[in-house]
Amino acid sequence: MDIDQLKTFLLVKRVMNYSRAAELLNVTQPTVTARIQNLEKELDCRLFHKVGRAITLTKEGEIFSRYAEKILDYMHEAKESISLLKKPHLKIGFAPGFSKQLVMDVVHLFESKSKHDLMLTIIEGQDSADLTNKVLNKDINLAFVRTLFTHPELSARHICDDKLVFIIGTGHRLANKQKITTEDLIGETMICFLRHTPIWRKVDEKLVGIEKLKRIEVGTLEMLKSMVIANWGFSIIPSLSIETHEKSKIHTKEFEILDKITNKVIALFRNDSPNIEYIQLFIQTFKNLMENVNDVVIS
DNA sequence: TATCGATTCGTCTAACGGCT
DNA sequence: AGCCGTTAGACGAATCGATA
Repeated sequence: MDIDQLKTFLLVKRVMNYSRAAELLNVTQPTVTARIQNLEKELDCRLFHKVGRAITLTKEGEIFSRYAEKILDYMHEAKESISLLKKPHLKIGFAPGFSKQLVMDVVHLFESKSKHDLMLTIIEGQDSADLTNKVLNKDINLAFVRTLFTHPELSARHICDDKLVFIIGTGHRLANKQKITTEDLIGETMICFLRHTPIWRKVDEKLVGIEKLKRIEVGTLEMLKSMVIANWGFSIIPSLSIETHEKSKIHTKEFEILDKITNKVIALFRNDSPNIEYIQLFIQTFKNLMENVNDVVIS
């Protein structure tokens, strides 16, 4: 059984005419006959009924056609996968909390360093656990996460520390305070995102005991920042998640409890990952970029 | 490992038979 | 008679196995 036979069978099924199928396949009609006969021999059944000049599909032919289509689909998929191997493809996932500008900057820098014709796919994962699974399942080659879930098949590299920052809108009553204390937050509203993650649990632990602290949980970081900008309340987010254009609308404040919470950026990839040289180059590019960003912040 | 002959497979043309 | 599918025989390319 070969691909030509399957294609011929499906084409005959479509046009219900051997001669027409031969014409479309650019072979002679006996060739079509031979291909169908060989298939019938292989399957030990008739695929077409002949009623006078007309042909109809048998029950066996109907069943087989479903498998023939699947086989051709798989073949197509396999060819695509192999062609992607020839043209290297790097799929990278970022955990929520990296500004779009930062992602674009690192991609831009990487592309300028990468000499080869490389296809890049960038996705945003739900959280670090989701991205770790995606790396394990080979859905992506590289992930930038904030929580490390160790696994014998995975390698991790520390990229940088991404400080958590207290943020507030410019019109909020706390906007003019230089330092924030837990007493300042009595009766305030905190906008939260991804409260199930270990980082947020650590933040919540530090805020236990604050009276009348209200919490609003939102589904996206964009929503969170919009609400902060609209002075709905304060929030605590990784500093790398703030876009450059948002910095005029969002005040960041010193909040001592945040100094005790470490928030790392970690690169995660499979030990047996193909394109390992591109993965390492991307990691190094990200590290270099972060060193420069930190320089700017320190100065 | 390279070469050569035998075998197999796929396709072709031409001829044939069945059906409308 | 014309259309359509099947069969027979021929040919070339690919494959296999033996040998140097």
